[in-house]
Amino acid sequence: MLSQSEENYLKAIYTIGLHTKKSVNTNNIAERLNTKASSVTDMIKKLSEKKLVDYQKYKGTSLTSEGKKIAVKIVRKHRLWEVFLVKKLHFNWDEVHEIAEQLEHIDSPELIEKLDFYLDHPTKDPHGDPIPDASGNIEHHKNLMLSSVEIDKSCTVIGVKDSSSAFLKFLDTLNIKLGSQLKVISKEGFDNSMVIENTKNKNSISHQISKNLFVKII
Amino acid sequence: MLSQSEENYLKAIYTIGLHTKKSVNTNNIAERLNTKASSVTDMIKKLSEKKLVDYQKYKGTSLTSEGKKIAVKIVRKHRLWEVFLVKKLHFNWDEVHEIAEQLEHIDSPELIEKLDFYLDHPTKDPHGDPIPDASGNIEHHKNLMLSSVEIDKSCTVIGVKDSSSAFLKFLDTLNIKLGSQLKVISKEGFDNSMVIENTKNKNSISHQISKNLFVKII
DNA sequence: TAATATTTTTAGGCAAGTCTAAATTTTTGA
DNA sequence: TCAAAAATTTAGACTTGCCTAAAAATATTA
Repeated sequence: MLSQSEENYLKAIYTIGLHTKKSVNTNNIAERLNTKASSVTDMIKKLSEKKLVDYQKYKGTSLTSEGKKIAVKIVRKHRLWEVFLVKKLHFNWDEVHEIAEQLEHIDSPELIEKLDFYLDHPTKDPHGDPIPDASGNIEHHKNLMLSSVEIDKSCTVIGVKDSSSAFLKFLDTLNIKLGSQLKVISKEGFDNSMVIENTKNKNSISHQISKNLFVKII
Repeated sequence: MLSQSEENYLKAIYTIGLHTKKSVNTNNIAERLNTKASSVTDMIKKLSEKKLVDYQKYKGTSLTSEGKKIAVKIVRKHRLWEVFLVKKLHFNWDEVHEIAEQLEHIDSPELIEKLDFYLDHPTKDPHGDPIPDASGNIEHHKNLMLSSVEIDKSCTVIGVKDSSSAFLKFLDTLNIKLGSQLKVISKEGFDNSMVIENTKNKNSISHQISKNLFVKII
C-alpha cells in the first residue's frame, strides 16, 4: 500500500510527463505539489527504491511501467468520482476537483468497479478529460484549441485545459459548456481575442480563454 | 482540521462511551484502535489540549461537547456512506464497513449534505444503526435482544449488535436480514440456544447469535 | 570557455504518530 | 490492609514527510 503522499507524487509525475516527453524535473514536481525541491528529492529516492520511478541524480525522473500503472489508476479514480459528483450529486463542474483529490485515495478496487458500472462506464470526466478504463487504457486525443480555429468555422467544445474553479465559473457566465457549439466570427490580431457566436449571443473572448478550450471542428 | 488519526480516536471514545456511562479507559481505546496504551495516552493528551476530551491522568477520558459534535459527524458520514454503498452500489451489508472507514474521513460538508439528499435522508444504516441528522441529533433506542424474547412471541429484526463480516455472512446463510420476522419456538436452557421460525424454515440458533440481534416485538 | 545563474541534492532538524520498556498509580483480593 | 496484579503513564526511539540552509552539479551566457 502506498501513502497518499506517494500517490500524489506518482500522479504529479504522470501528469507532468504527459506534456513533456522527456524526464520530469524536480522543481516541476515541487511546484505542482506545493512543496520544496528537497522534499521531492527525498520522495523520489523512496519511489525509486520501490521501483516505481526511474531516477538518476540531477537527471530527472520518469515512471516505470509499474509506477505508471498506479498513476493511471489514481487518475481513473479521480475522474470517476468527478463524474459521480456532477452527475449524481449535482455539483457544478468547478466544485469537484478538491473533493475528488481526497476520494481518489480511497483504496478499494471493488468500489471503483462498482462505481464505474453505476455511472454507466463513462469515458470522459466533467471537464472533458478521458477516463482510463479498468485495464488502464486511456485515449489521449483532444488537442485542437479554440484559439486555432479559423474565422467562419464552427466547432464543438470538448474539453478544458485549465480546470481551475475560476476559469470554469467564468465559462459558466459566458454560457460555454462541454458540447457548446461555437462559431468564430472574427479575430483581433492585436491581442488575439476573438468574437464567437454561441447559441444566441456573440461574445468577445480573450486569448487567455480561447487557448484553454479544446474543440472539435464540426 | 483534524487528522484521520485524531478523528478515529474521537469516534472510538464516542462509541465506547455509549455503552459505559463512566469515562473511557485507555486500554479500551487501545484495543478498539489496535494500538498500544502508550500511544493512546499521547493522543489523549493532544486531544485534551485541543479541548476535545476531558482527561485526568489515570482517571480515563470523556468527550467534551465539542469533541462529541465532531464524533457524531464522523458517525453520520460513516453511516451515510454505508447506505450509499449498499443501496446504490449494491454491496452486501458485510462488505461496507472497511470502505466506510476510509470514506468517513473525506472532508466536505457539502458532499455529505448532497449525499444525504441523494439517499433521501436515510435514518438507519444497513445494519440498523441510527444515522445522526445534519444537526447531530441521533436516536438511540434499539435495545431488545432476540435472546430475551419469550417463547411464542414474534418479532422483527431491526439491527445487529455485532456487525462483523463473519456474523453478517452467517446471518445471510440463515436468511436473516433487517425486517425479517422471527417467531421464538423454543429455548434450550442448557446452552441458551433457541429454535426460531423464519419465513418458512425453522432454525436452531445459538445464544451467540440471538444476543447480537436487536428486535422489536410485533 | 569561464563566470554566473539555476537546479538539484545533501545535511540536519522538526512534528506526528507509533512502538517498547520501565516507572508509576490504581485496583484487587488474600 | 497491604502486597500483587492490572492499568496507565513516561522515557526514549523510530518512520514518514516535510522544512531550511548549504553544497554540489548542471546550464546559461557574456
